[in-house]
Amino acid sequence: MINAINDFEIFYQKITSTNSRLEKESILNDYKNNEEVKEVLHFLFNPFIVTGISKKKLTKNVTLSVQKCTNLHELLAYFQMHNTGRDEDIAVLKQFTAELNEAQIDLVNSIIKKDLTLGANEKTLNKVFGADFIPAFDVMLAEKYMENTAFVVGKRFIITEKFDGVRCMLIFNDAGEPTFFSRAGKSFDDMVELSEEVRQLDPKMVYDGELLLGVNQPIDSADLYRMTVKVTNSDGAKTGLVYNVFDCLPKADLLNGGSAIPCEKRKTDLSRQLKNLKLPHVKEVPMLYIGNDVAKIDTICDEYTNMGREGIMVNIADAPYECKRTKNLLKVKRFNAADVRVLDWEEGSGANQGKLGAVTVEFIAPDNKHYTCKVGSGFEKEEREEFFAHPEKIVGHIIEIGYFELSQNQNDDGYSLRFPTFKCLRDDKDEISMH
DNA sequence: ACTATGTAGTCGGTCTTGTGC
DNA sequence: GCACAAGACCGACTACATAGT
Repeated sequence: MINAINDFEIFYQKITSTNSRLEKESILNDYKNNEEVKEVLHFLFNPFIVTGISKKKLTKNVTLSVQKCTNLHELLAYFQMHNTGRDEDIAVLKQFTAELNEAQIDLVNSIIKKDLTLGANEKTLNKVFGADFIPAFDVMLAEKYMENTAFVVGKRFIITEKFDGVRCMLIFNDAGEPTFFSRAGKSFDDMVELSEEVRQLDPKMVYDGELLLGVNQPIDSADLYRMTVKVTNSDGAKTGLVYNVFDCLPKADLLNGGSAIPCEKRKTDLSRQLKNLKLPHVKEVPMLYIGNDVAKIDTICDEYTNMGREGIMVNIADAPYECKRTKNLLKVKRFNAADVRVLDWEEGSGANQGKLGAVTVEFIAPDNKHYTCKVGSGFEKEEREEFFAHPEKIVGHIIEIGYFELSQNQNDDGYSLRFPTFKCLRDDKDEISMH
């Protein structure tokens, strides 16, 4: 029973003993034929395996059960069958680890929590063990325009609206049956109107776009996003969704990792096809501008931001479809800044253990009332260490933060902030404000 | 020697679902 | 019925090793 754990423990010590990525690859290569270690790695990094156990569940006191798993393999199998986080399942885990030493308990718990860090991930594992070791699903993602303005100069580009919805890729199987996939590769099922309508599309192509709830009257982009996620992330029949398609490419190309067909041709062909079909729930994301006048980027972005839209996308016209984050696709959104007061702080986890994780801040909303939210992104390592050692250097102080927009949830009429990030201390100020 | 790119690992809000009281 | 935890969706960000020039 202990053998597989010992084996994995030795592997874990080896892989975490170096920071070199090349060395990690070579260590993984040594384990190419070790099916027991590979089984654990597959369990850890396959996103389709969830266990229902994370941080808090493990702190629960449960009465131990009868022994259900006598080895690691059985334990992993158990949690693939029972993944809803019942007390009974916690008990099975605690029973299993009862006889292990402390280091092994931590290791097994981290495996079940799926938060073990190796400095190697799905990408490196697939590089060493083969592309289908961990199921991967990669779509084209955008870099930020503001950090790459020079990249666009002199190039022909296409501007489209950035939709604040849920990313969705449509793929037909060999029998011509459509499946809608999320950005993470999970399928959206029961797409009532859409799965019928898309049968009129070309099953040899895959379509890439954004799901948004269809609404009759204009609605605030943040509200529309929430309403959309409500539908896409719920079980059961999904109705009222509009598929806003911005790209398409041959399925064969996607399976090969991308398409050399230039963006402008892909979009033009797509536009022609959708205009002919006139499907009520499948719509083209229109091209707002084609050319090389970079001044258009700011003016069109402002125009759409002022209409309450999320922003715009800049597509390099002759660029291929790439299944990764790329400068050939750039997003332009306007962020806001605020001066807020730090009320409290908390320790981080993982690499941030013994460092600052996040601060709770107070901000002033348009109704002139004060609300709080947490800010945990944007700190440098040194800042996390400094503020952890000396919380008084940030608690009570004014900090400047960035945020995308005010947000509201369905349970109360308060406000929070979407995508809050730390910018800097503002000890020159003593008042909170939004600007 | 320097920059760009790729990979890994933190952090946020809001929603649904399953569990247990 | 309610509160809580986990797991989705949207991301934001920094750190570091290595590839590229």
